Amino acid sequence: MSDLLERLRGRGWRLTAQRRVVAEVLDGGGASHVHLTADEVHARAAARLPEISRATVYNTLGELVSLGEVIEVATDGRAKRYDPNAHRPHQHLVCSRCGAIRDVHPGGDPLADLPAAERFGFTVSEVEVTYRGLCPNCAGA
Amino acid sequence: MSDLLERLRGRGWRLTAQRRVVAEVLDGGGASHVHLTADEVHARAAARLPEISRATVYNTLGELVSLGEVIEVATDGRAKRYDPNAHRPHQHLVCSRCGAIRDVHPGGDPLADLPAAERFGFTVSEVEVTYRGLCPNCAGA
DNA sequence: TCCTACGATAGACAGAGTCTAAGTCAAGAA
DNA sequence: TTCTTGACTTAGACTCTGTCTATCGTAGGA
Ligand SMILES: [Mn+2]
Ligand SMILES: [Mn+2]
Ligand SMILES: [Zn+2]
Ligand SMILES: [Zn+2]
Repeated sequence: MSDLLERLRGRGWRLTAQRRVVAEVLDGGGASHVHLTADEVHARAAARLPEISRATVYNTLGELVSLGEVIEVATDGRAKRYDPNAHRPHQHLVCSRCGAIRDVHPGGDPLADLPAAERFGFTVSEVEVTYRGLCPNCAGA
Repeated sequence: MSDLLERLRGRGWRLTAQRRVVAEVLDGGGASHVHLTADEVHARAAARLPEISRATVYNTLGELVSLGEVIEVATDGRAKRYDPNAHRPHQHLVCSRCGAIRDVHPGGDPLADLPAAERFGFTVSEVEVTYRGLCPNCAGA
């Protein structure tokens, strides 16, 4: 995602300090297993650019999602999380107790598990799989 | 439905008009592909029992979920849906445009697709699969 | 019938996200 | 370089979903 800003400029984005900071927060360090909420993104962005507003963070995140640069993940009934790891398809493993999230890469094609007879005429294009359980910390004796 | 009320009574539930109406709304007609939001449940319940409160609907739904009689489904970032089809395991197929939901029963065991090396020490106990696409109505034209 | 603990109610409150009106500024034009 | 303008940002009001609390009511047992 390091050339993210390049791609965005190529898409006609006006490059503002706010957008740059949001992109940097999401891409920070290249750690691909980051799943921040909008408010967490806002907090980190505000550390670099104190006057940035919540609305701008939401707007920018929404644009990044539309552009396919970021994936929206709703694991629980709480705040959505924003996932910069949009270029390698993956699923999520979530701790039922503490909410920790890990990227996982299951084998097989989950779409293939849904026979035509179970598709009811839908044009199925996407599958989202969430594995739930206890993380080592929460399960630990 | 009468089964449900029986089971609830057996569990020590005090049988009030409000709880009865909520249970009837969820179980209404035995159509198992009902996925109502809390507010939809409230609206239908209020048609039979006008003074029923939102809080009671939320409380009752929460109790039914705890008892395993109803499943909470969060397909989008919007309101949770309450699924009375709790006794036959299934997954969901959701229309990306209109939000229509269908129950589906994929083959294979989705848990088996997650190799041990991808479990990161988690005790994985549950998988939730959401298929997305366009329903016949939304795809046509 | 009476008692009372459990349940229902209204409405305040909270979290997450959207929207609007007004001000600001990135970037192309001259 | 300066000008211009429409895209962008902002504060804060607003919506939607859900939770909580204080008070009132009643199901069901004695
Ligand atoms: Mn991820
Ligand atoms: Mn269902
Ligand atoms: Zn945990
Ligand atoms: Zn549809």
